[in-house]
Amino acid sequence: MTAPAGPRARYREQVREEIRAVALRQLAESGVQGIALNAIARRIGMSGPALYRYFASRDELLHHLVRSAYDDIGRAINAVPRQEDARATLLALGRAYLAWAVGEPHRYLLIQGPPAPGYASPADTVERARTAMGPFVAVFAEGKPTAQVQPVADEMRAWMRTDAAAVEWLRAHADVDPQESRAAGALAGTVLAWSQLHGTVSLEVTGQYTGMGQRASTLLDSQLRTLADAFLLP
Amino acid sequence: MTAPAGPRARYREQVREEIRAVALRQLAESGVQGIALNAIARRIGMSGPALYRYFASRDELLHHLVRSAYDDIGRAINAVPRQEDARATLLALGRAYLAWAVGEPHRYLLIQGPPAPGYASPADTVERARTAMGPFVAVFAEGKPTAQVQPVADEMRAWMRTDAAAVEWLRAHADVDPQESRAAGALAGTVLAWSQLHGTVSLEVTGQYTGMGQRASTLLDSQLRTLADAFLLP
DNA sequence: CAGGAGCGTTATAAGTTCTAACCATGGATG
DNA sequence: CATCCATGGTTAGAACTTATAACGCTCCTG
Repeated sequence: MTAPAGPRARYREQVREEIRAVALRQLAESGVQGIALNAIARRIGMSGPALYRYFASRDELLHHLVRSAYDDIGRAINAVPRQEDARATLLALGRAYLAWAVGEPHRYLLIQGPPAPGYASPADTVERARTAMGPFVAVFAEGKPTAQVQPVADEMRAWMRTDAAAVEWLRAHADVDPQESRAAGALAGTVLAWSQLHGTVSLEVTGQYTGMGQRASTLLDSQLRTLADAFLLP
Repeated sequence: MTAPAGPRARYREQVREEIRAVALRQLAESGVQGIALNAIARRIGMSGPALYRYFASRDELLHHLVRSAYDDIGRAINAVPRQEDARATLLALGRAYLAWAVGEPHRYLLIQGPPAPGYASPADTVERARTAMGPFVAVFAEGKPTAQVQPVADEMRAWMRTDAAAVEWLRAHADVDPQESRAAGALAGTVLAWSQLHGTVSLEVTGQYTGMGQRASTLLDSQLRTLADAFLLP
């Protein structure tokens, strides 16, 4: 899967990797702004247009960085071990999400919206985002939605009826019959959790909490706990 | 307040206004990318560097747009009439927030993070964001926090002790003694609501819900209702 | 061991923001 | 009222950006 053949292709992949690495360093140091082909090329030691042998355009390079960011945060989330009960697991997952974002704020910013000016999110990022959130589906499959969140669950049930991708998402992470109420609840909980996570983490990363002595982790814990209650998690 | 004096200043203000308007149109049509001084100038009918007579830099122009966006969404929120009870008011406020963002997605994106590549959010945006969220403070002042959200309220209490801005924020929108438990609760609820609003609205605006048949308003209602419960709102 | 694919180079085009130098108009002032 | 200079517009140009074109060298491949 990784190495097809030939020293040519091998070298090519090495250079691509180096470009990605340098781009990431530039991103960390100078923001998205810093991902300039000239700057990257200079830092690598070759001049300008050579990069176009490896990436068709700056946007394609950004696209790769976005994908890698999704993969990375997905890995971080999936690496969280199951706790004793679903509540604890939910908290652990949320903290892992937050920790990753705080650890690599620039990369989270790359994800969090339209990263670069004219950059249009490629379609596959949506899918990547969903697989990254997979473990949440498993957690919420262990509970049942209360009346409070029933409308959301209803929409998810409708979604499963009309879109095979929904069922696929569910089955990939939890072993439940799409007909059961737990099924719709699992998806509903995940979407709600995703939204809350994104909200607090995004405000944290963009520095909106600075000066108000508010720890994002406190907010997150509180939110996830109420969410756990809304889904009757053990 | 608006017109100081002189036809000179009058004309100047007109041109500045026209620039802002054209910039907004460009933003809507071509994204942040489209806010290029050349393009704007061309569209106005003057050539290039003339704009620098009116805005010191592109960043300053962006800064103005960000401020106006904050002011606008703040106006939209503050225009929401009080409903019969706090719960209903909270829902109405949330829907107003969502409606504004959906109506002007590009402008919301301008707010939602670091809009342009190297653009550093000016300090006053934080303050503007807070005043925009003011009505929420008033709403949550009508309830008391449950144990669920107590940790958040505790942090807010600590914040009020160390930062006069916190108390000022509270007093500007609700008539409560900072010592009361309702005080910390009001701020805690507002921050929680802000985080949730931003989360769902942001995911909606960036199109993450597309294809999953999920209406952001359903999510929002659900979240705000649970939040109302967590603060024992009538 | 040819031959050419792949890679790196420079030159160049078309953008961007922003500064500099210059000039005309017209409001403010003696 | 006549002057003056602040204000606002112009073009030129510098320092960037992304991206393409045309040109060789090298070294893998058949």
